[in-house]
Amino acid sequence: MSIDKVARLAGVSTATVSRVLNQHPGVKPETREKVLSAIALSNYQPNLLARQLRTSRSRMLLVLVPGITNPFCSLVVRGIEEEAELHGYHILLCNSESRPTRESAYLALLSGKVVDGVITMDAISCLPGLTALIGDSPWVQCAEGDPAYNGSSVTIDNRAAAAAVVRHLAAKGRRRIALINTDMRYLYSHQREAGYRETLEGLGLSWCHVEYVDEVDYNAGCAAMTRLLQLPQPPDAIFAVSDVLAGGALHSARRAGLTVPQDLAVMGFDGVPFSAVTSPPLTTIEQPMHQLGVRSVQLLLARIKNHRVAVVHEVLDWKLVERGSA
Amino acid sequence: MSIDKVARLAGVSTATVSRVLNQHPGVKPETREKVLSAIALSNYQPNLLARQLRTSRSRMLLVLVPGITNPFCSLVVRGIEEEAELHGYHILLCNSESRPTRESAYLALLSGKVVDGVITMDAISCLPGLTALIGDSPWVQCAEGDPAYNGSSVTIDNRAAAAAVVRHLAAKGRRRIALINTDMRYLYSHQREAGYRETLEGLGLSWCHVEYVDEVDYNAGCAAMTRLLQLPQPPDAIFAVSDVLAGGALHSARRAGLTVPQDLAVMGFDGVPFSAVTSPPLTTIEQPMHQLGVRSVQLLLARIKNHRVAVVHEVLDWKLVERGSA
DNA sequence: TTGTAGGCGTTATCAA
DNA sequence: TTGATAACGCCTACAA
Repeated sequence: MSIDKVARLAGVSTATVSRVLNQHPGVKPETREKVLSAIALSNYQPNLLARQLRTSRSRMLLVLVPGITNPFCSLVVRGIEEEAELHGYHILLCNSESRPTRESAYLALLSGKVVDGVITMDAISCLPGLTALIGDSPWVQCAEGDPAYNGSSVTIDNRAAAAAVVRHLAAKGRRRIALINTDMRYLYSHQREAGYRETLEGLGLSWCHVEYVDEVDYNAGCAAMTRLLQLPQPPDAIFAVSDVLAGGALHSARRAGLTVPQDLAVMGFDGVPFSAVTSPPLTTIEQPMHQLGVRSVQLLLARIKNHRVAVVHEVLDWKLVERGSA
Repeated sequence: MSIDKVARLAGVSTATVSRVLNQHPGVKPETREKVLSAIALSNYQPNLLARQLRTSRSRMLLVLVPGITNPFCSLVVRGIEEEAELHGYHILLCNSESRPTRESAYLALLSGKVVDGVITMDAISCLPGLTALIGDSPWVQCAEGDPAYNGSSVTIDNRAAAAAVVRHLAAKGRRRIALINTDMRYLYSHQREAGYRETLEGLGLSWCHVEYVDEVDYNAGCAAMTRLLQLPQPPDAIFAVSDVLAGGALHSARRAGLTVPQDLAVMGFDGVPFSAVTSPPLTTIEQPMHQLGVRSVQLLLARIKNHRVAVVHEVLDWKLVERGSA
């Protein structure tokens, strides 16, 4: 069912049908009706590919996510979807698993005009080829803003938030605050660690230990905690750069016979709604996940609509939320 | 950069460039080289929209998922992605949140030729309009196979698996086995409940209680368990239709002072890798999530390639995995 | 082995 | 207010 079959059926030209389809003004109500009923009659569905080709706009956004199972990511994605839907855009979600081959396969859709722009949540810094693939297509880095690249970004101030965590723990009397961090491919890892280290120093706390993990999941948190407990002088507080990691750490600590928060304070980072991930309550930095998604879309659309709009690095607020364990 | 600019640059015709692009045989190696270097030189990126329009195949698959945060879903999606990638297909993931408006928005891409087929993981039965939108486009129902519709399906035998759960619990000496089920919009809810009820009856166990939840998450499991514990005669075993629910139930039970599995046996369903969701080990039905995804894609592609291939309802094996709590 | 030209289904520019 | 018609960028008979 193409547009000219409908045109024939309605006894008008394709141009008129198109005008009705796109609600262009200047169509006599009467013919409009004719067309509309012809459409209904023929069960016509416009071919979006053709439309997109012609208008060179697909109204689709590519979203590259490192891991769909990470609740932080899925919450951001929800924000993205909602805002996109609001503007009549569709989402092409790519769960890259940080695999460059898959990412580049999806990015080909960018240069191939299948999508109008891209939002990445991955650590772009360690994927050298990809930025070339993106070129100067509309691009927003979400929750990971590296000003070295020509994508806009929306993040929180990781450094300040990490500092707040350390200060909060120190204020509770903690003296040996350990950091559980992800490997350093992410920019936020650097930033949070910087905040951690400089605040420790500023407070005159000399005990300092960073334990790295290479997966961001519950198990990794467990394992990291176990290693920390074997230190000659174990920590009396944990700051994990993700709630899932913190959950795992909590688990291990309890298994080892520690009482939380008496023996050990544990703080996370993300603000993922809690019970879905791990049962015990946990004090954490709450990132505005939904808003991260929403703003990403807004920035991206602005750039899509007007390429000459400036690249902007937006910083959203975070909140330290006390959920009763640190 | 269109194909004819490249052609001009290489001093050949567009047809030749196209042939090189698509690795068609019968191009002199020499001209092939010319074209290749012209492509490299001009930084040419084929316009996929145009190609898709011309070949009327987009190599994109739509995947409708009720909730991206559900680990069962994300694991199936991983299988889907992997198999799709293997065949050079891309995934358009729609997190419907069971919202019909969003689903229909995405399904418009089907009739609009933007995707070649669709895999649904949602309860299609309660979304009347949608099946009309799908029409007779290639369609596979994943983990939810309703033969009333013209989509192929790949599932497990929910009834038999539920029966196995009940028999397993009964064999351990449990006499008051409660079922925590989701609301009945899903076909699998019906099937699992049927298996539960008929096995109870077959075994001559008269105690029978179904507790319904309307969300499939940890909290819902907690709440359901709490309600169950208030029964005049509380259960001595729980069968939850999802691992997340079981995790929540376990949590509530422990909070209420019960020891698992001495006081209460708990069984889940799904086989979601465990630690990511909830800490205690749990006996469960393991669904072949990855395989569910893989087979869905295979069935779908078969149908895309040849529309006259029969609709098939495939049933995969499940496994009862004992993880030490029931 | 290569080139010419028509068409995929739209939208948009002109004329009428 | 409407209708021809030329693109959009590609693939593919068919012809050379």
